[in-house]
Amino acid sequence: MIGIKRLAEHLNISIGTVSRALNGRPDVNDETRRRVLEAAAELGYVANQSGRNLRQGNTNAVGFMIESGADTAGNSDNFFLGVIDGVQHVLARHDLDLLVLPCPGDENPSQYLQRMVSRRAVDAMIISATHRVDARIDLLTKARLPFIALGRSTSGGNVYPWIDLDFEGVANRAIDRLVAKGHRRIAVGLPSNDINLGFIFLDGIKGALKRHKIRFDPSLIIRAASTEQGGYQITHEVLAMKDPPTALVLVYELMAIGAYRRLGEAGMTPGKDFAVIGFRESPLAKFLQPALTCFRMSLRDLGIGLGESLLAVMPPYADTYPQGLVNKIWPMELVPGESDAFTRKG
Amino acid sequence: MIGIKRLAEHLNISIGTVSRALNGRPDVNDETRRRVLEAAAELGYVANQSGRNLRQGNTNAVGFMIESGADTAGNSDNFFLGVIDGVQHVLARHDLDLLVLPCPGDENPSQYLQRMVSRRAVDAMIISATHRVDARIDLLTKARLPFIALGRSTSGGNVYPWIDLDFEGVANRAIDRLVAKGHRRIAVGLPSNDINLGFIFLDGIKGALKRHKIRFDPSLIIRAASTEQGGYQITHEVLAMKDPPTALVLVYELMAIGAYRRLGEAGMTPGKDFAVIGFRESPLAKFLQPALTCFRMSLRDLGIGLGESLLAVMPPYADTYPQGLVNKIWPMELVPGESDAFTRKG
DNA sequence: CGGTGCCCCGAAAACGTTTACGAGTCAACT
DNA sequence: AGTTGACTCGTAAACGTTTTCGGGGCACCG
Repeated sequence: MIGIKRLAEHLNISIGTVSRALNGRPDVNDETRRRVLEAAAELGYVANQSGRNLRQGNTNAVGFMIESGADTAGNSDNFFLGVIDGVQHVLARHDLDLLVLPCPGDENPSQYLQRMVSRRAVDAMIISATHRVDARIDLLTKARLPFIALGRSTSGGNVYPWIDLDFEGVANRAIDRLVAKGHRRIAVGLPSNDINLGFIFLDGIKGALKRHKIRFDPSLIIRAASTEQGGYQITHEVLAMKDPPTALVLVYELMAIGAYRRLGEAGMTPGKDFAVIGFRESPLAKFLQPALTCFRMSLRDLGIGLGESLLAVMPPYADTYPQGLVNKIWPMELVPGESDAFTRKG
Repeated sequence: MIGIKRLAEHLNISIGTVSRALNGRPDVNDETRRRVLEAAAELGYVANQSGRNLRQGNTNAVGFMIESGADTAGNSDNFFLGVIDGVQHVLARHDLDLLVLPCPGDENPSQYLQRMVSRRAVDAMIISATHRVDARIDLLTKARLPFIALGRSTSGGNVYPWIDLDFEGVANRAIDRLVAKGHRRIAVGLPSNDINLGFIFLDGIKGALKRHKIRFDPSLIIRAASTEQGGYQITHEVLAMKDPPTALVLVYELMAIGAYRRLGEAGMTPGKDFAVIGFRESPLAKFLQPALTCFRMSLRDLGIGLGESLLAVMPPYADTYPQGLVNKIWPMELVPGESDAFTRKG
């Protein structure tokens, strides 16, 4: 309620001096600064963000765009909450606030982003769930707004700042593991939309198969919604094949839950009659019986990485953060379970 | 990049007229308005939010505070994403944007909220996961910021605007169902923190037991984290009792997953040797085997209700929304499953 | 005693927008 | 013809802050 004006006249000081005192400028007497800070705390003064934004043209806030259409998430626990926690941990060091901008399910993501960007409500953006071609990347580069993407894309000539999970590594280790156990026909469950991780993951699979000199069979690639339902459906299709595979690799842990369910209905046990490897370890995946073989990472650390990489491309902070963080493949650690214990006799 | 000034001189018109034309004021010629809108679209003009905020003292945005410390969520799917979708649907009708404000796990929620409020970054707030005594409610009323809470609280004299789930109804129907099947010793799993829904749910349980003339046994009330792990632990304690109950009611669906797991380890089957009733139906709960008896609601509708009730207490919109929505118990629909099919011989 | 430099502060402009006020035009009515 | 009113628009103030500029002290040095 109280502004810098009232604070100034309460102290019999000009507003300029008050502003300088509050912002830690050097050219103000120590005693004066002490009085100002004391009075500010006493009267509960806090700077009006709009006035500050208008004057200095920035907002001290960064946006994190997510999509509130829940289906696209595909994560069993609150993936974003974990990541956000890490991002905030970094931003807090510089008094930057994080605003989550949820794109409504019925709105075009690029248009929504455009609106948010042109409103100048944030100094930088984090976008996630990048698609194979993603207009948001061109939009942000054109607007010259610092940003970082969680996920690669073919847009922007792949020269924009991003961090992405190690889908190739996961695909390779999953295939290696299955091949070592004698599997040759391995199905892969991918998301049905054009989110880029599906393509990257598939490339990783193809590379691994070629390395093992196994012919790639496109009919073993099955796409479905990145949900339990999707995993159920994928498994259903797999089991109905004339020449069914003996193993299944899934790119979302939610899919694994559906897969377990469908296998159970068929009287099969994961890791006994059929091998399943999931993607990300999550509290829920941990409760699958038998334990799901999957891959682990720290959501919070990922958030910290995102935050630091973002700061590295924001002019006011760029010098304190190494530029090397701007592009990064985020490693994931294998968590061996029982779901792929099945050794194919062959 | 382009401001109203440039737009005005490009049209040889005063900036006042441009502003009036853009804001739909009546005192501007139709032809002039057409030209302004056309030029604005062509040059990609969009109002600087900071300038507008500063002038008219509001932000055309409402905040939704959540806690990014993931543990408190207790929901298996992305609960908030569903609710947010509904809220946005309502707000969009009035050109209001929604900002999600995630309180960092290591920061005091009230202090965080205080910061956000005094920055005047939002015109109104939605808070969730209210605690039994919740300083945020007093804070918001004192700041005279319109708000609505998802959840009741004893703070604020219970005269603040809220919407809350029908925990009493759920508790009563759960107990009714179990008693009708002959159960007399019924355990209840509650969250271990002081989130208010735990207390309300417990009151509902007590009332229902009294109605059935069953003595309330405090040792059957078990508190744990609102996670799968918590449900596992609760079930573990229940099974270890000297005089174990025959049924368990849980206030989070995530707990049910842990309960199933622990029962399985004990060689027991839900709905056969032991009755389990969960709380909210979710995509994941649907995949439990046997089907979990739980309660259903539409997250999106809840969000719509929240949004409308919020608008009802925001001065600029209060007239278009009925005041009756301001306090509301949100109904939930019973979804019968097999997890409580077990009829106790008694 | 004049010049120089430093420390601290006040005055005022500027950010982009909205809006109160008044003025100009023109038609219509008395 | 004078008055009224409707319609349209330009002028300028205001929102709260930051920041540039310059000036008044004061000490120090020549």
